[in-house]
Amino acid sequence: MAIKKSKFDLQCADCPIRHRAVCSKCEADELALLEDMKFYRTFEAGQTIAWAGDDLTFVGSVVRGVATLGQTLEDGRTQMLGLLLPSDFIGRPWRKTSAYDVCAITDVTLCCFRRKPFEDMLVRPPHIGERLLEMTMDELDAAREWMLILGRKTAREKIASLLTIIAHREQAHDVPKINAPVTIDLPLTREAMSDYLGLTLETVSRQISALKREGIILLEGKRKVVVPDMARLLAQTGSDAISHL
Amino acid sequence: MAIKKSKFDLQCADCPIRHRAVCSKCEADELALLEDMKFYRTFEAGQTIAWAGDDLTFVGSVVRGVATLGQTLEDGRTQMLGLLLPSDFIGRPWRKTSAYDVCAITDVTLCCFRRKPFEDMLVRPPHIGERLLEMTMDELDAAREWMLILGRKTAREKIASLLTIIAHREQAHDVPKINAPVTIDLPLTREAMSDYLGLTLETVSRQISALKREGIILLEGKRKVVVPDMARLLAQTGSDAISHL
DNA sequence: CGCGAATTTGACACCACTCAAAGTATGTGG
DNA sequence: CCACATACTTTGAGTGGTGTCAAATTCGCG
Repeated sequence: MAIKKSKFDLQCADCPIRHRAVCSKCEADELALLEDMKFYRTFEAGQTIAWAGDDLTFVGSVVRGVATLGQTLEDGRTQMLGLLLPSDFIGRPWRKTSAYDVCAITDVTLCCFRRKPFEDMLVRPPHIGERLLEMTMDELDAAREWMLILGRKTAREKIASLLTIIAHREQAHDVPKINAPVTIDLPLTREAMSDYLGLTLETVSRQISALKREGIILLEGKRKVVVPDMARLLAQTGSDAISHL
Repeated sequence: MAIKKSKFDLQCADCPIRHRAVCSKCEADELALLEDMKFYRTFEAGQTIAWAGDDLTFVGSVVRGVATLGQTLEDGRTQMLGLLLPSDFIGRPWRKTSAYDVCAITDVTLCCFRRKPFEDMLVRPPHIGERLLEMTMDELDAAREWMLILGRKTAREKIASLLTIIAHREQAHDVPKINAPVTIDLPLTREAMSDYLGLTLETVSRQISALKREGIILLEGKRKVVVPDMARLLAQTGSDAISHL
């Protein structure tokens, strides 16, 4: 029995999203744990729930209302990356900050869980599920980064972003020297790149030629790219930084 | 001790992706279970591992090589939706068919798990993790559907796709009559729609006006859309069907 | 060396963007 | 209740970026 109740308090059993939200498969014992760690928060239409990069001290479910997940390029172009309807989940376990702008577009009520106890519920064996969850969330972040590229970037920015992403994936375990020349081994044909970026292969070819003409990249054969100055390439991506660096 | 070994057999302890793949957090007992249900398969460069809609009798990890995840529109336009590198996971628990085209772009070795025993490892309590995994995978599917829209569809197709998606989300629990008139309550402004679809708000407005002129939709106020014949709207989406119907 | 595939380059068209202005709701204060 | 302000939407005119179609060139490999 709760000692104090705010006007938004609600027993899980009476919750309108009980059968669809993250708690929908929980049995009585788990539900009791959640009941203890939960609290409600409300936001007015138009309010920002979190900016990208902000600390997000909770995770939780949308109980009522609609919110959006979005990201903004340095010059102000924005792309919506998700629509959060009742029962959808907000936040990511084990990550302290929000990767996205979260905005309430109608009045919104959230059922929030304090991060730490919620995470503790996830780390019990079998660990395979825990790891699969983590990997799926990484995939989701990658897909959303990709959405921003597909929706809002120019052909040149798309090419620069792709080169940057591949460069950093290859160099993941090397010393991260941003001022040293970098060699990128392209595993993709021009056509595969065009498929990746939502362009035609001719446009891909033209943009690569243009970057070469301007000395931002050098080609060694068709499948190797040398970047003499990674900062100059980064300046062509349209983003201040690539998120998963 | 395994009774028979193929040339691809490998002890988990010696596996090159042991520390990054889905099994990376497993302890000895879980690893022993996986060892029992796993088998290796190889694919040559260029081979298709699965077409969208095919039965996929396993889930598993990429051990070696690079594969792509993609989808194709009815007229042949394609969009890549994911790049699968060593340690990445293929397939989705509890789903029998592949939602995407999976292609090997280099020679690929997969460590496959039989679906059923793998799923059984995921369904133990706490169920909150299980449900969160399921929801995250739904989000990932939605993000990838969105990627196809952003990367390869025209403005008109984007609008038609958005209306279709919202219509079916709203009617999720109603009778799925495809021939009856449908009313869609748009929760989004023109600007929000443009953010969603990677368009400008002017283009959104023009396309909606065009669809109205042609009688494919009717407007009731600015925020309500009536679709007299859903089949005609579907014909404008560029897809044979919207996947999550 | 010679073939086929991949890539580059060119010319042109068109879709979607930009800038601008007019029209339409919605709500506020007099 | 009306006048006005504000936000949203629609429409127009003109431009530019990217797609389309076509041809030339280079690369990779037997």
